[in-house]
Amino acid sequence: MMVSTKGRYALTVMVDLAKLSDGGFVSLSDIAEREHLSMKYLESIISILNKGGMLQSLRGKNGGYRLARDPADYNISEILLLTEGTLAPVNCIMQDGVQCEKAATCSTLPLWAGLDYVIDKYLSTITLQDIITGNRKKMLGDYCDHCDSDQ
Amino acid sequence: MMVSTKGRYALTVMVDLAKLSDGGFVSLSDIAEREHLSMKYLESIISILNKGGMLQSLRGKNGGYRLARDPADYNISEILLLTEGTLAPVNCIMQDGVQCEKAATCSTLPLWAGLDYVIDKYLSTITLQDIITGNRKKMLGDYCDHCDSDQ
DNA sequence: AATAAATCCTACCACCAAGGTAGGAATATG
DNA sequence: CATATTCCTACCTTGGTGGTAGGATTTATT
Repeated sequence: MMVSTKGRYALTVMVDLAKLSDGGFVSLSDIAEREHLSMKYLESIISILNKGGMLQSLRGKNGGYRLARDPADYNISEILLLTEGTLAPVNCIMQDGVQCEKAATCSTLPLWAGLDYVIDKYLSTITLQDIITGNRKKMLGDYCDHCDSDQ
Repeated sequence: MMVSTKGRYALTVMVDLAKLSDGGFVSLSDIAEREHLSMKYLESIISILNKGGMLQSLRGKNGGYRLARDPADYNISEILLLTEGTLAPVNCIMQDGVQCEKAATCSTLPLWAGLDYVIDKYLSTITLQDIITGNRKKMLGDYCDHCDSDQ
């Protein structure tokens, strides 16, 4: 499993906020209730999103969270990258400039690098807006054999 | 991390055998030594490959393993699927016909399904032969800006 | 027949990330 | 002042990862 509940719930929170983005702040308890998720656990996840600049927050009564930007300006890759730390499918992919010592002669490395590239390319193309509008053709590509024709 | 050492080492073993495929049997200790991996650990991994029909084995002195088919007839997806169990990037992807109960109304599911499809499409296109010939253009795609022109 | 070299089989184990839970401090509203 | 909220720190359980250990079985060589 490449993406844990942390990343998945983070995306769920972002989508929830994007759907209700009328400019007001939404409380965490509202989100947790709507999505049927533990509020305490969401707390630790939304904290990452907030510190990462993905959200704006307001403390105190009637406080809550809202998106910092337009839904179309978030790509899925940055959301998952922030919460998961990495999206690399294997741990032999170079990270922070550090690569495997056998990299120069490893014959399987190009495969993993290619896989990593394919994943990141896909996730950085899809936006939050695509998700809330249900852009199936963009998300499912040629796997989508019964998409609406206008997407 | 989607692919653990189990799957990675399994691929390394398959590539090692493919490179030396002159029809003879190769002992596990030879492979372990060449690849600098624990022989005991490889034992448990190669056992999965063997039982899954990927290899042929010969017991006793001068015994060992060899590929059951031509390197071009193995795609990477089947090798990793056998050893990892699943390649799904999240655990909410339908497996063995069982899907999440919220699937019908989940707005993030198409994203995960699309990601799963993209990953499987990539891995099932690449063959063992591609790896041993170093087919960088096929593995790295448009990320490969300095591939040999004949590939 | 003995020995060595190999696969095969079962059991065990340490570590760490995942997936939370708990409790309280700080802050804002009415 | 009471209430609702974010914010912060600490803790905990469980299962998978990444192995290790020891022996039984099979085959080739001498």
